[in-house]
Amino acid sequence: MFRTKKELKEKILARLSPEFPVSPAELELTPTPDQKLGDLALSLAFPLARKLKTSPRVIATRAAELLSGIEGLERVEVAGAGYINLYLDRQKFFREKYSSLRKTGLEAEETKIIVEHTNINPNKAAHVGHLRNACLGDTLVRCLRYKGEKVEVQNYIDDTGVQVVDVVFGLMELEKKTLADLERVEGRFDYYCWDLYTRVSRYLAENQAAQTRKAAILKKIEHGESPEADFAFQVSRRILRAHLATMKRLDISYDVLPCESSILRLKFWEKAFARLRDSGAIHYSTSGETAGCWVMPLEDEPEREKIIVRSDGTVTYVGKDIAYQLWKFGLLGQDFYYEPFLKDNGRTVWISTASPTAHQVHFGAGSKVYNVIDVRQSYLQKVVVQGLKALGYQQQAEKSIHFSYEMVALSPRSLAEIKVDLAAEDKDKAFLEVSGRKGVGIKADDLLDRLEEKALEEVNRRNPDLTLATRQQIARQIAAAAVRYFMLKYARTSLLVFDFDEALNFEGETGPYLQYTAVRLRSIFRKFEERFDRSFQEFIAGLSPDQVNLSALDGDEARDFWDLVVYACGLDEEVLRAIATLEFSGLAKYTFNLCQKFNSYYHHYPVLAEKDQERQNLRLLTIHFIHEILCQALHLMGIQVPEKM
RNA sequence: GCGCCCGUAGCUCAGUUGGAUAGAGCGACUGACUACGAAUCAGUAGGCCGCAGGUUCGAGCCCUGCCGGGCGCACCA
Repeated sequence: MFRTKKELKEKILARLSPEFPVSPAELELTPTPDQKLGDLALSLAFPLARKLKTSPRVIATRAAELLSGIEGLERVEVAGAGYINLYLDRQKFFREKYSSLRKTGLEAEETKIIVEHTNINPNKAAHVGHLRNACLGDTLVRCLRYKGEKVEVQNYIDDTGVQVVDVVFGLMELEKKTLADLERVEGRFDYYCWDLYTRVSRYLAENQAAQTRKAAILKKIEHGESPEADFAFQVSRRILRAHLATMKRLDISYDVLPCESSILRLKFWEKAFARLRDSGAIHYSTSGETAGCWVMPLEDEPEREKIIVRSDGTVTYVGKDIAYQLWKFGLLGQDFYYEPFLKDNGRTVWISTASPTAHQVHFGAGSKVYNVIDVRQSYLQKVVVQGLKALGYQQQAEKSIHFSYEMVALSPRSLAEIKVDLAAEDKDKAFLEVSGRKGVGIKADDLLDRLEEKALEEVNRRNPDLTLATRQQIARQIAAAAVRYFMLKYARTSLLVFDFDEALNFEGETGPYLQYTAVRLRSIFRKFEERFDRSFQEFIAGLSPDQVNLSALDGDEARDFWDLVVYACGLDEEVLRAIATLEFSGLAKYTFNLCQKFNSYYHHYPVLAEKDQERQNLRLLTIHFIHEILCQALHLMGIQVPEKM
């Protein structure tokens, strides 16, 4: 019996290759359009027909003969113009899959993978655009870990950048606040800064003279001078805590928070610069527009050169990013120092510092790096990769993956709800891209609050007997599931136009629908225990699939059972596809379809009311099987299953 | 100007790296709660897959051109 599709492929290849010129790459096992046509199909007769100048039908017939008798296959048939359809041995297949529940047939390929995501400027509240980033990033992390990879999650904190500078400018120059005043700001600090940041952006646009002061603040923050740097530190740390709290609502966490301030103080850039200069990756420009700058020629546009160091000697964003990417691969020959920032479920989240600490922890030095950043940064990400190549790190360049995704925009209806003043040029657009600077955006916590509120109403109505704390807990889980599924259901390359009505929906293709399916399943387990007065887990543990005879099922049930089981067994493949394509909408859709199939199944086939013992056992085994797989799929998407809902 | 992305049912979107009859959800219309939970299920209607060529046994998917929309191409980050 083969354990995985890969094993089956190998067996097929072994049978066919003596007679037919087939390569492993050409051999594709696809699902059939209908169960009547078998479980898996090979279409290799068509390309072979061209090569061998024979009819596909003749090739398929001979191939089917060669394939007969493979263990685990019941029969092989030729259909249509030349499809080879494989029928699995259902009893053996189910037995094999059931006994290997919770064991994936997948294996790690890297020594350590770094996934960087979230990366919100610590100067304002998180919004829906950031949620898309964090949900995609966290799901990637979960999929990689499911596959068996060792993953380190990094959340880069630009605590000395211009966005923080803007807020510091606002606090010092517009609000005239002291550091002590800052402590006394009431309410949500990230919300306060959200409004302030918008005001500052507008003010700076209208008062060019203020740029001088802003530039001075930037310099002081970069050099760690008081009190500006203290303001920046206060603001960024407080907002960072707010961001982490927001992400925790979605069950998203991090291993380490590398800070821009540490990179500056530890002079990561100076090291990277020396390397880039000495290797000739960048050179000093003496003529033209870039005179006085250190520049890097671009691979595909040799006539253009990207400025890495400005003529005033300061380094650009890309330059710093190259240094940071080198650190991620352990190529800088230097690490940060670290200290604990907070505890999350007993696990420490570390933050970088520039001064030595007593903690012996190390991060970075991955063999593969995923940077989750929206599509607008594609060009700059390409330049960063080119920097690695120019330094001779070909392999690392190939393993620097820009996980890009489209932006989040707001529908006109959503815009109307948040009551933001729109610029004249933005008024007539079909949608508007979220922008922290313009204050155009749905704050993540506002969205979650509204979802929780709505979920709580529903829970109150359905489960009034539960304690308030329990009902609130359930509402939180439902709200998180709604957001997470919403962020995954759309392809990453398509622009997500946020609409409240869709995001607040709990019916149909939504996170709560998935949870509901799992909750009802567990409800059957619970009812089983009440009705038969025995532990479901013990009962299941004592039930072996070997004892169960699938022929106890009649035609319709056999068909529906099989359809469900085969589909459920596609999870591993779905996860691999998600990782390979960095696309999770398929995983989301797969899980949703699994739920639909399952809801339909148990609607048709009552479990506890079934009188025939053998059939009941088989149904119990089936729903237990599906439940296990469903829970794994939900876990991959970061969706929790409430007790009741 | 150059580069990247999107265009599929009234709306929002899937479509498994070229496979058999293009699928979901929402909305609309019919039915099903004295039932292992109706946040559910069963069903009906709804399609020049932006347009035009090409590649081949086969194209929503690949190539070319065009149309429409978005985003990049800073001594900003």
